[in-house]
Amino acid sequence: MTISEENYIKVIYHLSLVSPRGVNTNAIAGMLDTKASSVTDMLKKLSDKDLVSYQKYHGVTLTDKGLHSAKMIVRKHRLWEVFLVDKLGFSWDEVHEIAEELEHIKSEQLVNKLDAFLGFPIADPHGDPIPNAKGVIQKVEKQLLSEVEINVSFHCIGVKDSSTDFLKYLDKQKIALGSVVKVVEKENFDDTLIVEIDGKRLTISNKIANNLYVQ
Amino acid sequence: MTISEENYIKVIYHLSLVSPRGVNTNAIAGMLDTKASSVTDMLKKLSDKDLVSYQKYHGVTLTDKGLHSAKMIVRKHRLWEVFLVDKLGFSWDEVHEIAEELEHIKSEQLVNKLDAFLGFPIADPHGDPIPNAKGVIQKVEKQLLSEVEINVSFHCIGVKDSSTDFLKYLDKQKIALGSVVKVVEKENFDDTLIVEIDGKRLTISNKIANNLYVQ
DNA sequence: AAATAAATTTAGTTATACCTAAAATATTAT
DNA sequence: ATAATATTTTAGGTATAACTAAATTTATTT
Repeated sequence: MTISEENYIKVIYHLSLVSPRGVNTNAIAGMLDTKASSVTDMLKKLSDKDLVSYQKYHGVTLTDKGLHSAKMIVRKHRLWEVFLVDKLGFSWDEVHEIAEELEHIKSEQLVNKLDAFLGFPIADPHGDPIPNAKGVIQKVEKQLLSEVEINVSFHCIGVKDSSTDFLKYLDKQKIALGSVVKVVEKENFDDTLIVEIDGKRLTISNKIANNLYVQ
Repeated sequence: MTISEENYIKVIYHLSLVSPRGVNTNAIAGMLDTKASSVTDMLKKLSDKDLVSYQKYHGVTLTDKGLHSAKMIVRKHRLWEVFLVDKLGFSWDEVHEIAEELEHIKSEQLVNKLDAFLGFPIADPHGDPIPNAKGVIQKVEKQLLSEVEINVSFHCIGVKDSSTDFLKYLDKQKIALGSVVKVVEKENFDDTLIVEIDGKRLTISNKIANNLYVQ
């Protein structure tokens, strides 16, 4: 697989999680910042390689082979993110772009040795699960902070939207994976929350609470 | 720079060390397993980008800009090799191919953080020097085992030819970087050596001794 | 059910990095 | 010095992965 093919497979995988009945050409084009016609070209190629099943005008789904490839790419991406944060000291808003390159390094031996070196982590720095060598993904029990009961303590385990702005906001507020969070008060008018994070009181908007996963 | 351009720059750099007056088109083609005509195409492109100075029919040399780029690629290659051996437990004959891919990962921050994580090594697992962030290469004092005085102890610090066969031979004989070597006897007829390596006696051919650097 | 709009595909073009075959230049041998 | 040989470049062509513009198919209105 070329890097380009891998990027398509990865995007189709992520979009499949939202629309499992078939992924649109335009949706793929949007994610890859390319044109619909380019996507059509590539879908034919991926179909010829039996990585996707493609019906003209009706979108694509991954084949078993394609699904496995996708999981291996996601596995690599997330393991490298763990490496960058845990071993090299990057912050979690800096690692995505670099992992986008590292995920295309081919050696299977490398991935598995990296996995062992990192202690077989089950989630990346954003809290997203890491498929194991066979492609099995451990489900992580999680709730959005906006939905949890009041006055109960939770651990921060991930983010929903991992945009740079949001991650930088979390950094600024010293909210990290593992932080202990408790909702102290909920404002019914605009759903603003008053929370205690690692002991400190903080007022956060509903939009923020709706992007933070806790356990 | 594309990956292909980087590979050309790297090869021109290595060939420059042997023929500093100008590198031949055919020599480059040989190293990259491509055709002379393809090399000519690329030399024009690299010349347009001011990475090489190229005169038709008379080969190329790197410009200052090209030389710096080359050193940064070599730096990345060798740092990743150290990572693969020291941190992930690869043996020194397995790492070259993987480092060929890793050397093209772009982030400068990544390289420098990796360098720090590895403790600013000055040589890779084959004993080749690692350029620092500014491109400065520390000269390593070294002699070939075939040329050293008899009954004096040395440390094995590198190899000249790093072909897989040779590295595997060294592995088999338990010769590694850091091994203590002493030439006990020299056969004048065929230059076969009887050596002591980490205390054990071993007979090695002149060809082997001619590929091992000691200090 | 036809008309309009949106999404998708086809057809034809471009740039990269490679190729072969032929032409041009440089080197070596006589 | 010229002929023979080796090296390098030019010219023209291929596959990949993108593009634009036009045509086709599907979905939505009226």
